[in-house]
Amino acid sequence: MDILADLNPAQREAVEAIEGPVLILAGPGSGKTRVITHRVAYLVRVVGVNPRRIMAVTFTNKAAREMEARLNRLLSGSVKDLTLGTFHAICARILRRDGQAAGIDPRFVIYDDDDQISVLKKSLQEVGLDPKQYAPRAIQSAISSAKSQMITPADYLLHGRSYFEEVVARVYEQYEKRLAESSALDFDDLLMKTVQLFRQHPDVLQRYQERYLHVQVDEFQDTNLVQYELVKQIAAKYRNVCVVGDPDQSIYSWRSADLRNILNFEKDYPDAKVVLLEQNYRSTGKILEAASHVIAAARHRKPKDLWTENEPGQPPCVIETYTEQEEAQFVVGEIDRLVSGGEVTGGDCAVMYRTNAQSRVLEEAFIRYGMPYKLVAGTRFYERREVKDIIAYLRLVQNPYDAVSLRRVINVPQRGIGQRSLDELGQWASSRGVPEYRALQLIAESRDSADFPFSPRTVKALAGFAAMVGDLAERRREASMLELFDLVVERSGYRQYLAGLVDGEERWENILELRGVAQENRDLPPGEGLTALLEKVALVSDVDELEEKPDTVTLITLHQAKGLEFPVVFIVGMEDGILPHFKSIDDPEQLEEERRLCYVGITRARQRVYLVRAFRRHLMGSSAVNRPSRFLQDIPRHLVASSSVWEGEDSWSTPSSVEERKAAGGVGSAAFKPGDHVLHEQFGEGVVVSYRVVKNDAEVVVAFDGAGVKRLLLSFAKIEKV
DNA sequence: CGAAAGGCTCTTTTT
DNA sequence: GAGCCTTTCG
Repeated sequence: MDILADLNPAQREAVEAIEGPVLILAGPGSGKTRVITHRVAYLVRVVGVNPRRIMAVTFTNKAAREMEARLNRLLSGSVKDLTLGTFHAICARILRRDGQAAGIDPRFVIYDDDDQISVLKKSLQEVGLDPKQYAPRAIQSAISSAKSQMITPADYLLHGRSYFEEVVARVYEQYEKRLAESSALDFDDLLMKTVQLFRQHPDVLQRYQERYLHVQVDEFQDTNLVQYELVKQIAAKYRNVCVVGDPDQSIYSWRSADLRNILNFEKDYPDAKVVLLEQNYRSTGKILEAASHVIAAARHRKPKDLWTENEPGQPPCVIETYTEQEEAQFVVGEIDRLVSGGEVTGGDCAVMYRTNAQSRVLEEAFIRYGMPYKLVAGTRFYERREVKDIIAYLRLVQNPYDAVSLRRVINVPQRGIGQRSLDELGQWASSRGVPEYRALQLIAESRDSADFPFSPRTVKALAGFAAMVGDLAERRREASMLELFDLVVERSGYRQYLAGLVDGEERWENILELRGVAQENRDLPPGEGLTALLEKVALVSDVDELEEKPDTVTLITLHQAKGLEFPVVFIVGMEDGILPHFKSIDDPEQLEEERRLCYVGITRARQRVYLVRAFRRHLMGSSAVNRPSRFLQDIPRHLVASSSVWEGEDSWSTPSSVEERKAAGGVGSAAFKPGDHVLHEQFGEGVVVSYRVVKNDAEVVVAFDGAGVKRLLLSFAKIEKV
């Protein structure tokens, strides 16, 4: 099989450019996944590179799995030696192996968001601040952003400007202490500590540099500075680094993704070869055109011309409904119509939304209709209480110093250790400067209960818990994964505890399901299986769990939809305040990101797109009237089929508020309608794309025959109707 | 100490 | 509207 066959010239160029730095700018649907897998296959099969010497970073575990599957087909052989996975997973592996040099306990546990919050709350108290006054979430995000730029607490203290930043600096420092004490790393640590390890230990770095002859990174537009640094470090020796991305699809800046990475790439690697993939194989012509208009209206953007040989297809549909219930009803009804027309199956359809909260009404409609669906964030299996509890026990077995897990399960099932005792324990431990687990051990070892601020009964309970954890941790080294699992469930008393609960049976099922996941690691040596299980559990994402079911409609956030494609896509909540989200509307940068998000959504579609909005919608209890999304107005009218489900007539792009009607009146006869032909003294002839009232003026977007699409203010622009 | 009830806040996106 | 926290009572 010829690896280069069925690739277009640009794709082929991207695959064959194996020497030196390469930047592939790949528009949506341009065969990016093909290119990156074929590139690896080419390296192995044609160039003869040992898979061991290739690192391929993907954005999700799912993408990694898919790539592995494709490679298996292309190479009809083992690609096991390839380093393939997300940044986080790859870094966890590196730290587990080599982190000790930088003082990292190889038995570290990974703290997720919730764990972080609980450490932060505690840290806030410890530095004498009130968690109610300083939102732990805000501090978490500040710390995460700091870590993404490799800013340490000490740096932060130096550079802190505002009072809030000073607060963050103090909490950050304490937070780091607590993490260290628990032998825990948060998500950002996985990346940052790896970079630090490499900086402090050139010998370790060198081993990785020697090994990785080729480094490849997907979704490069969504990498942050640490990730960039990491790639730079590892690829420094051979400089065979290939990054693939699309600035127009950058939607994770809130997670510290930094578009400068793409821009700096050409600066850091002046000899970089740049390949543009502009032919779209995914969407029909009209969908692509509509999407292009949405993104073309972005303010800061390198223009890029996407084109396709696909059929023009059906125009995107813009639909208005009265409420979000009707919106959901429309979606379900329309899917039903398409499916019974034999055109598509339910599995071909996806419903995308800006916020998770929007999924509920949709779910209700699907349930009422009896139409099967899957909610991507809905499984959230690892977030169920009982599952988290057992994981907490397992984490303690891995690492008894994990204070968050200790606190979580010390009294589940109840052991008579209440809040008061826990507070005392915390204080006693920190007064002695020891981790809480160590404190428990000391309490257990001591004969004289008068040394502690606890009742004899509490002392007994605490000591009992410490003994149990200690015993289980002892077994880690020799017991198999499943033995360990069963031991935990028994010894903790969790099984009996569930047996006594009304919904105990259902929860027990979940434990068994978790046991099934653990079973996948049963062939690993003792200890390693547990480590692998915990790592997997910590680093899965919701999309990773997305499975293909032929008749089930996918309900998914726009963010999660990145990288996926569906024949039929519904984007709901096309309203100002939802998409773009109201939190982003005032900040031009964030607004641009919302636009890109919209673009990502539309470009997921192969055959059909529906852009749906509700006139009235419940938000936080009360009901609000929202205007149509401003992004709708960037799509030329002639490209869409629009209809209003609730009035029989569409009011799209007509001014809706009183002020606007007034303003529109003020502009008077100069008003333009989409579709009007106009003449501009400089740009020549064109067609009005949209007309929108802004403050005391109006903004007209015109597609000129020669000069392209321009955005003009009516008061300045010299245009007239022809 | 634990369960139940009431009151509070805040709502974006997630590896 | 929900989840989280606090309060209250047993």
